[in-house]
Amino acid sequence: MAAFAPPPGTADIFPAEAGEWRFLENTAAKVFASYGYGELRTPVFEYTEVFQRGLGGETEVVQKEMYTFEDRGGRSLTLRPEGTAGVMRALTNTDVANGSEQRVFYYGPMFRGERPSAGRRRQFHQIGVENVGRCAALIDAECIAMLHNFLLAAGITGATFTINTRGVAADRVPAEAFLREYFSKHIDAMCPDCKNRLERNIWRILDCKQECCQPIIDNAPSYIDSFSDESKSYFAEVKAALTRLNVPFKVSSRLVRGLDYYVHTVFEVTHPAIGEQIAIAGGGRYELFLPGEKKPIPGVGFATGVERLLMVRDALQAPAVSGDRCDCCLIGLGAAARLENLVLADTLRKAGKNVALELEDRSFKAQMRFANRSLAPLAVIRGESEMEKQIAIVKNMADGSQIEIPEAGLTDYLLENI
RNA sequence: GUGGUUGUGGCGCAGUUGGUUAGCGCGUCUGGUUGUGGCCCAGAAGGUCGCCGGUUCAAGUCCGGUCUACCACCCCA
Repeated sequence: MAAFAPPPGTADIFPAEAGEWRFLENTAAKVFASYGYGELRTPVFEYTEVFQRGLGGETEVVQKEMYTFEDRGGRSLTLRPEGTAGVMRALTNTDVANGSEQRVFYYGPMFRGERPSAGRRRQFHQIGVENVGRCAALIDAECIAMLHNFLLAAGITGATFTINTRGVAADRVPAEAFLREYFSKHIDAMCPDCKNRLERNIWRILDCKQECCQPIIDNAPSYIDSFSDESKSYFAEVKAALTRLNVPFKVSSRLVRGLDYYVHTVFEVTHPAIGEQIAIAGGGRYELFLPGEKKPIPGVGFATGVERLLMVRDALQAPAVSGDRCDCCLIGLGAAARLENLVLADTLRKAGKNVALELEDRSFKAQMRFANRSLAPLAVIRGESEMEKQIAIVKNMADGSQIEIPEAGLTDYLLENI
């Protein structure tokens, strides 16, 4: 049993559950299409440098969570830990660098060598979008509104949207100095992680969850005041547009996010049903460096965690997605009847009907049980005597009534009645 | 990666201070109805008690290790 379990942090998704997954994919594709987004499928592995340069060598993800290996040609490849870098790599093959706009979404597995826990897998799945090639506050707002609409369409109500601005790269140098000056004065009272962050990545202090650090962070002066006027008005425009679009949001200067490529707008979505520490979606505006490109490429996008969305749907007791129901179940006694049933099933299936039938030699009772479990409204019964008389019995499984149908008209009868 | 909890047929569980053939419910299969499902009844199949080692006359029960899963942290979707 243990020997046949999937590797740590991975899971088999069985049919009963996979219907929910498909529902989310289909919903996403439909909503995103209404905003002009088309699907882009990229490889699940890329050259390692795509992520190293794209995400920034300092990020935790790049430093210790990537599944990196060497292929037979000695190339260093990495299983994608997120979707944006690969999408951007693919889009460099378009004229996006010349200012054309690309709107794409993607869906698929991502890989991170983390310790599994609630809502965290080593292979997990994201549905994400990227709007690439343009930089405008209204695009950011549209993107966030699209996420909002997707969640509603996916049956997820009551999500909390938190937004913030990271300014532009030039804003961050003075802001970092500003923060460093403040936190250095209080660092003795802060947690060991924050002592580290003071040197390594001062922004991460802002989302520290340790008790002892809270009052100090809360009282920190607003670094956003030190941002350029341009950054501040960009952010103001995003907020105004979201308000007009009726997307409820709150602003938190403590939202910084972990990937280095973000600029301007960043956002995260959580849901009270599963707790604030698990983000169901996150994203923002970015400038991404890619191998072979001199200039960073601008874009805005987000990713949602499928497993996490399902956790929320579960917690909300969202109505189950109806599976593909069986239209008709064929019951056959004897080799000749079974073969005829297989042929009939083939015809019905080509006509788009869902048909269940037992092809092994099993007892009548067993086949009736099977028909019952299949939830098919109709059962077609053929045994030796029916074969001889060239008829079939069609049984209504709900009330138990049954009628005889001549074999010649059976297919038409079924096509009309199921 | 660090910490806590965990592990018994497909699923959910019981198993008393170590004691002899490891049980129960659900599910599956077969039969009760030589060809009529759901309800009921009877029977059957299915387990090296996660794995390795140790203590003991004796280990599912105790000890050590290991792996897995769950949860928290780091971080992120």
